[in-house]
Amino acid sequence: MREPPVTGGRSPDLRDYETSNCPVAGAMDILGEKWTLLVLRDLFAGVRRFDEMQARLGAPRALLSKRLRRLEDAGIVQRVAYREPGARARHEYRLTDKGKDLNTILVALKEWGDRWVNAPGRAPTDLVDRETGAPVRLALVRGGDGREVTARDLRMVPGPGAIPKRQA
Amino acid sequence: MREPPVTGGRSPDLRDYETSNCPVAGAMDILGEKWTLLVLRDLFAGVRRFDEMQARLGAPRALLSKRLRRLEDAGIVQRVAYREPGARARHEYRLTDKGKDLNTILVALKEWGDRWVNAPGRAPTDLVDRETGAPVRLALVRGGDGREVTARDLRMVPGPGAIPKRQA
DNA sequence: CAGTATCCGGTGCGATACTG
DNA sequence: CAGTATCGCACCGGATACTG
Repeated sequence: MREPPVTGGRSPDLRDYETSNCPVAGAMDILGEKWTLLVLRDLFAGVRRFDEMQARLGAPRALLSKRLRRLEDAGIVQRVAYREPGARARHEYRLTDKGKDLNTILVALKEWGDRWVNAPGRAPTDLVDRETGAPVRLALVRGGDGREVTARDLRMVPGPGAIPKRQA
Repeated sequence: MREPPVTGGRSPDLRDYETSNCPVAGAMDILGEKWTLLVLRDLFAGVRRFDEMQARLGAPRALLSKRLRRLEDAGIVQRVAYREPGARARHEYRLTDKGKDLNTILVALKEWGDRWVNAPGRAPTDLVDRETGAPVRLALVRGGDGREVTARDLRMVPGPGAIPKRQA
């Protein structure tokens, strides 16, 4: 039996389910190491070579090497060999589809950082529509009609993979 | 002078700007320590008391204490004292507005984790509209008309706070 | 219940230096 | 240019115990 809810408990209550298969935990398991998300930020910004990345990040080379390998093992990044005419072989790092799909995470972090960390109105980058140049932002939209909803309209409910805790 | 772009360089190139004021780095500076985002996940799920959080996370108590203090110092979480009638005083942790605004980051992590980490179609939680019950997801929308755009339509350009690198 | 304090072995990080 | 090797130190994780 749980304590009486201090604040109006939702029902069904998410706290009655396991956290072992939490997707946030799964994501952070790969992305949560130091430097990793900054590596990805740079990859999204078009940085593809080891040294340039290292110079921008200021991270220890050994660490960067380790992170890139981890991302490669996770299928987020692909090491691609190439050779410019007359130059010696090199290789670069590229985002896979799985890696490109991290875009919204980066955008969410950027937007929050812009709102709460940096000086207001001083964002170092803007997201715009490639065609029109109109600003682009992240929003919660409702399936079906694609209408935008606010965070307050949002509700989390147990999904198909929810695992109830024993002794419910 | 930079190396000739291996892949078609955008222009203006984001790599010509400083990373010192990067909002992603700013956000990760606060959120990037181990356990922190999982603590926030639990707070969003309605967990407010220390011991319950500790039990769900499995994190060392000392660590959890440290993380909560850090979040409190950052203005993301607020320690609130309360007393149930006839019980002794306690206190709980609540998200501030700054904390609630982390919602999209958590949702982005969740969605990516659901797509790439867990078994397909087995998400432990679903996001739905509180009124209609329709599924809700994160999307990139264009300012003005609020139309959804794809990641491919997206472009990052230097913003008002961009700091050019010397020797451009 | 809600922490803080202490210890201790392991891991991760950062700085530097070296190699192909 | 693209890493690997090494080394001290800080921090983490886990256990245990103590305080209010």
